[in-house]
Amino acid sequence: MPQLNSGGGDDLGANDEMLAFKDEGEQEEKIQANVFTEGDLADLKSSLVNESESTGGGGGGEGGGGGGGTGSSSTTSSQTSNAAATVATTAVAHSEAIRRLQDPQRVYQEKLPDHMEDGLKHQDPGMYKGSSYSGYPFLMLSDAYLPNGSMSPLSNKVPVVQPSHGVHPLTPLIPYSNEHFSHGSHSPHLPADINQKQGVHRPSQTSDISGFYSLPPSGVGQITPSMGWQSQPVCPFQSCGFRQPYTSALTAGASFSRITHPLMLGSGMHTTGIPHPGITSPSGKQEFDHYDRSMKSQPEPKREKEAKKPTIKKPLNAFMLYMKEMRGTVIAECTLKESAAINQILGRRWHALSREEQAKYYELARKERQLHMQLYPGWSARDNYGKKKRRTREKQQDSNSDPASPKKCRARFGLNQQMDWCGPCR
DNA sequence: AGGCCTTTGAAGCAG
DNA sequence: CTGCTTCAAAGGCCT
Repeated sequence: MPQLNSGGGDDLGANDEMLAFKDEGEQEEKIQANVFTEGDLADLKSSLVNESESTGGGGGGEGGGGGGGTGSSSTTSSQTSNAAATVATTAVAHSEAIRRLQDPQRVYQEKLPDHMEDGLKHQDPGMYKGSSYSGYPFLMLSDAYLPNGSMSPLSNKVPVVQPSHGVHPLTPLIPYSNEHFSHGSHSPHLPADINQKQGVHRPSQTSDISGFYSLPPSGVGQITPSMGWQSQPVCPFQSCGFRQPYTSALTAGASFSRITHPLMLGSGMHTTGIPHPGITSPSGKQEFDHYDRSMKSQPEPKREKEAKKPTIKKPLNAFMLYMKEMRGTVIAECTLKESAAINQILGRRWHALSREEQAKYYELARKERQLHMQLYPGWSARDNYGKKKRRTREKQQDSNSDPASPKKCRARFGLNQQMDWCGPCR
């Protein structure tokens, strides 16, 4: 993948990742060869997946990289086929983003009045909505996207993977933005069933906007969950119904080019006043509820606020970004809700992705890490060690000793509680 | 209420 | 350097 050839100027740790990706890709080829031949995977769910993928892809049809009739990787093809249309439909938004991008100062000037007036005035709603990562400054990405989709020579030398299937190249926007649409009820332009019609069903993710998109009572806190950005037309394509036009990140990046360490702002607030998605309460729960209360002018006692030190979460890796984006699609296609089962499907799809498709997520993940490093220079993954109570190793071994327990079987295949065993596990 | 399950990848740590 | 462990997201399930 030519655009991944970051060896040149990227000094922010691309090399090791590229190696990893290369290895991954090599493995992937092998996996792709047999991913669809695994008899164990020819269970009910996988057949369901294959079915849904082959029919729901919106013109897909290449059948999963040589997977033949049983291929389940039409995700790639559908995504790819969606790309052109997505580009077309988001062209307006892109041009707007670019325009703003070229004049960040004006954007900044425009923005505040926009919010203060009302939320419906957002011709560029993605500016905030998009992302929980609005908190991210997007420092080096702003000029990465040109009208022709090519890289700007000034774009920090980071090879940006093109959004070939309508995915925002800087995923923060996507994975964190999709949840916005779960608040369909808030959006006058987004009928509650639109997601389902488009094959994207996001049940009960309403609370999730919280963490990643929670907006502060200050700064741009004027943006309420019902504000205009949620009225942004949803991408009409099945696999990206929740995606946002590039505008959000780009403009955000263009507008907020200064970083203040969020910790200096108290409780995870970025300079923009937007809490970083990775910042959560000590409880581990992302604090949308908390924030929501604040939005309702019911501030918590200061003591309590002070007592809650923000937890900076790890940046998402490539697969996590992919999961966040595709979860809704899988849920819709497979009518599954259990994350364990969904994640298994997503894991398989991940391996079925082409190198190019995966490369996009690796690239996005790399950017995430870069931003995370810039935002939290002193942060270490070790900081969060022990904050989650995880099963003991001993326990894990026990479970491994019984890989086909009914419980695991149910989780794996999303079976009902009544079904103790499924075929492949029997 | 909170841990488990399940996935992949990144990071930290011990040897 | 290698291998192991933990965490990141998600939401139903389970204790």
